Amino acid sequence: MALPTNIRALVIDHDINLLNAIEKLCYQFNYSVKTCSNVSDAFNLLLGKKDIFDLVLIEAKMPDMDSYGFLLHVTQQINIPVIMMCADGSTSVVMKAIEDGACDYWIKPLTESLIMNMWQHVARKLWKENKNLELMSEKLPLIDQKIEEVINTSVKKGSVEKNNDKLGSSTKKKRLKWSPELKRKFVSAVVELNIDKATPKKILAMMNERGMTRDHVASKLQKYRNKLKRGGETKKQRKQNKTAEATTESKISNESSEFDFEAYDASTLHVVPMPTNFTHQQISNESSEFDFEAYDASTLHVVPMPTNFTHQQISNESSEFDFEAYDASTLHVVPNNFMPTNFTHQPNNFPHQPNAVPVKFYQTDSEEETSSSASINQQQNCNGFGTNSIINPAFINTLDAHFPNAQDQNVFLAWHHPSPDSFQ
DNA sequence: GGACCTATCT
DNA sequence: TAGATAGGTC
Repeated sequence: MALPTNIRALVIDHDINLLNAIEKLCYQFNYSVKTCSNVSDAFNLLLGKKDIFDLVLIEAKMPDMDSYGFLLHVTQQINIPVIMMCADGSTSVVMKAIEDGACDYWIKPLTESLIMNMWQHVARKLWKENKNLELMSEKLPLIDQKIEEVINTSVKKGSVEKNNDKLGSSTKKKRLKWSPELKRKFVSAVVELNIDKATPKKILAMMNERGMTRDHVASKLQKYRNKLKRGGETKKQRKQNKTAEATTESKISNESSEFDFEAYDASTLHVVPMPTNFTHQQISNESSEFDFEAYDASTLHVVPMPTNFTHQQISNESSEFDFEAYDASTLHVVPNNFMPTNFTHQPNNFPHQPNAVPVKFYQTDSEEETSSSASINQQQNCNGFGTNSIINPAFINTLDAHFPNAQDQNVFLAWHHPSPDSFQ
């Protein structure tokens, strides 16, 4: 006999919605499942075939045929465990089902845990018969793994909302909470696959996250792609930016940017909208000709900062991405609180560096002292800047001229890590 | 019928 | 807003 790889269930109910819900859950728990909306179809399925199902789940009150007659036939003739289910939980009804051979009686609305533990009836039967040990050994590890997954996701990690949905009354799926760790794994997978080749199924496989489904990943991927298209900006941010542009003198540019990240054209020192294909950026260690590097959103690979982009700014609103950085060696997202010191571009309201002092960014081609509020020495204290940094006084002057209140407004600022005595 | 994508809902 | 869901296409 060929050994099946998991529990095969036959589910019979006139309620199509319930059938669909049970079917989904069965897939989730690695059960193979066949559904029937009437008893006669189920009968035909079973006729002459003894080994195609390990378990039958049937509604006690089916309109087309007597469920109890079916129960007797299946338990006595085919010897498959049968679970009866019904909204009627009166003692007499339950007793009749058990007397007629049902291995269990489920009172509707059903719960996920009932479906999850369905395997136990199969296991009990096999143990009772003390045979098919190979079959058991093959089924049980799979089931155990699935159950562990459910427990891990719904209880241990709290990443899945409490299981309180009742089948038969509501078929709503539980809502998945994307924890920072899940997000990190998601982005890592996307990065590894490349954004243009990353599909929900592949991402799901790479994440190997217990309790997570393709639908979850697909939904997340859609949001993630939308975010990349917008350059990481939220609606609120866009609205705020537009308001700010309209009301303040420090207009960033004529062409109002729809991006979180803005850049300067080095030749004109004018702000230009950041191309959509640049998302996260970081200061390179030293390998690059440029101080700045960016991520190409299409590949999520680090690319040298184009020469005409001298620096960028991250919006001052928190977003999913504002508080994340990429480890340049692995391209993995680094949790906020582990933000490496060589990431200088961070949101203006970055909360994990209470002592950080905002300083202006600038770039130059001489090593002269400048009139800027930050000296070369101070600049060296800015992570990512070194003695080789290029300083362009014209740029600073431009900044000062155009943005006299820059520091107040926290625009065009980076974070200077604490060395307070070196910073006036 | 599954995988994927987009639009829409909650 | 984040996540779920519906519906269309391949």
